Amino acid sequence: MSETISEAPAFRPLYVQVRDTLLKRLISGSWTPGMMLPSEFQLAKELGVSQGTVRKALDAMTAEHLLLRRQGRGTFVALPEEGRILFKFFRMVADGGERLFPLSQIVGRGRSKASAADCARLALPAKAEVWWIDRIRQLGGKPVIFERIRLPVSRFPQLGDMADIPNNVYALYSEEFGITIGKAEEKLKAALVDEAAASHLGCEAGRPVLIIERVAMALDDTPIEHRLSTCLTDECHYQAEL
Amino acid sequence: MSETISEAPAFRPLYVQVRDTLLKRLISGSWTPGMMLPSEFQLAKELGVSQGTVRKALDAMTAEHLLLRRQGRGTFVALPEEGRILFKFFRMVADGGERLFPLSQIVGRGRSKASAADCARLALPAKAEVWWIDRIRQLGGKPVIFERIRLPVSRFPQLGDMADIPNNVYALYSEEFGITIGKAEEKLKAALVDEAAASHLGCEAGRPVLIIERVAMALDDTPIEHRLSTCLTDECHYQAEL
DNA sequence: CAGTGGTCTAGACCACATA
DNA sequence: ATGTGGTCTAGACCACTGG
Repeated sequence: MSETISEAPAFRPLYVQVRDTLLKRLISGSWTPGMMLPSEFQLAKELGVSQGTVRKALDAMTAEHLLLRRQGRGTFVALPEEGRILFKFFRMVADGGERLFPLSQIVGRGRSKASAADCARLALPAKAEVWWIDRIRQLGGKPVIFERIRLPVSRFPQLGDMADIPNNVYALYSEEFGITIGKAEEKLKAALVDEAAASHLGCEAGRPVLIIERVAMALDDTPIEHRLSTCLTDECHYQAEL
Repeated sequence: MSETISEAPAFRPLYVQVRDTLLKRLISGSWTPGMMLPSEFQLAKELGVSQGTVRKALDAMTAEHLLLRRQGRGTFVALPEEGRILFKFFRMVADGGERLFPLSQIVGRGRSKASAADCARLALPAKAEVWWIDRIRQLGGKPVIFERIRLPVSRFPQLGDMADIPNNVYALYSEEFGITIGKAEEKLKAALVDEAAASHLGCEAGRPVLIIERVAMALDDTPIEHRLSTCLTDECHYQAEL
């Protein structure tokens, strides 16, 4: 009879190990966005595996939008601006179907003690501090989204010194703080607009709004950003494919 | 200078052709849900390609949840009941995090002339007819969703004869009408509950609700079902990963 | 042209399920 | 023990890009 020790699965395919190795280079920043990777053959030689195995790892990472491969050119670390990748993180669309990138206007910033809920969502110790950023976003020329972003001060130490916050904050996280957002989770509810949002969006009280709560994760799955968006959906909608 | 004729890409990799061949068998119904496919080697021999090429086609279809592969057992046509596949088509989740399959109660059925909007959404000719089904769905013991489904009569000729409609309509489409839903598109808005939904959900007027409009497509991308869901989101939410 | 990724093949061996 | 899918390799050739 074999031992009844509860063993870990413990079988990790080679290409998964290769993927992890390459992912570490992205996380550590030794490969930075836009950079071209060594060719499949070079990586295979360096890691002591076959080219097919490297390819399988690269293909998996490409499917996650971490890399970008172009036949004849090479394999590149994905940029946070890369058009369709930002689709991934912005699902509000004008009813007409136009794909617009919403402009933002910062209406408030600050630093405060994280609430218990924030600590839980961002996996922070008690008494941690967070930056908060309030902004309004426009879709069809009208302000339709009011959102409040919270970021752990520990991860973004110099954020308070920055004169202004760009429209594309994920590019900011990447370029200024070396943090790449890999995925996010969103929860949607309908509610009546609250006072703060109503005043910023210039709408009357009692309007129904779409509330989107997002937690965005870094490549190593650490929660990085919490974002609460309040959206007027008269002329736009949240679009999903399944 | 070369000609400026806009040429079709025209290069179709072998594994894409294999995928198309296999997909046709699913669409035509010669392979039915739950059925085990021939092994990779048998398919390779039959189609005159290598096993690796067949594998690539099967992997692609598995990624689309059309097939299910289990090591040591075989490759199977996905069943519409297959737990996680229905995740794909049901994103409303109780706030606690419990994954529940919502019970349904039919509150009305009928046949009527399709509106112009219905014809557009379902790609039907003018004056086409549709079945409509109204039902209420429960999540935490409480009715939280009122939905109206519209289906083209031309695709579901005998639907009127059926005594009742099961909870899982996608299984019904598959088993009784040979139509497999492959994907869907959803658009979400917030609104105030209308009279019909309020009376069915037993809530007061003026409540904010999440409106989900879905168009579901068959394997060949033909639109099959239009569904308008009205959801109370006090104790549940719509969940998305990106 | 050389260098890159993309496809395809053939074969070996491993992990898993079932009988 | 057998048959399935899963991994890994090695090598050939195709398609695309840029100098």
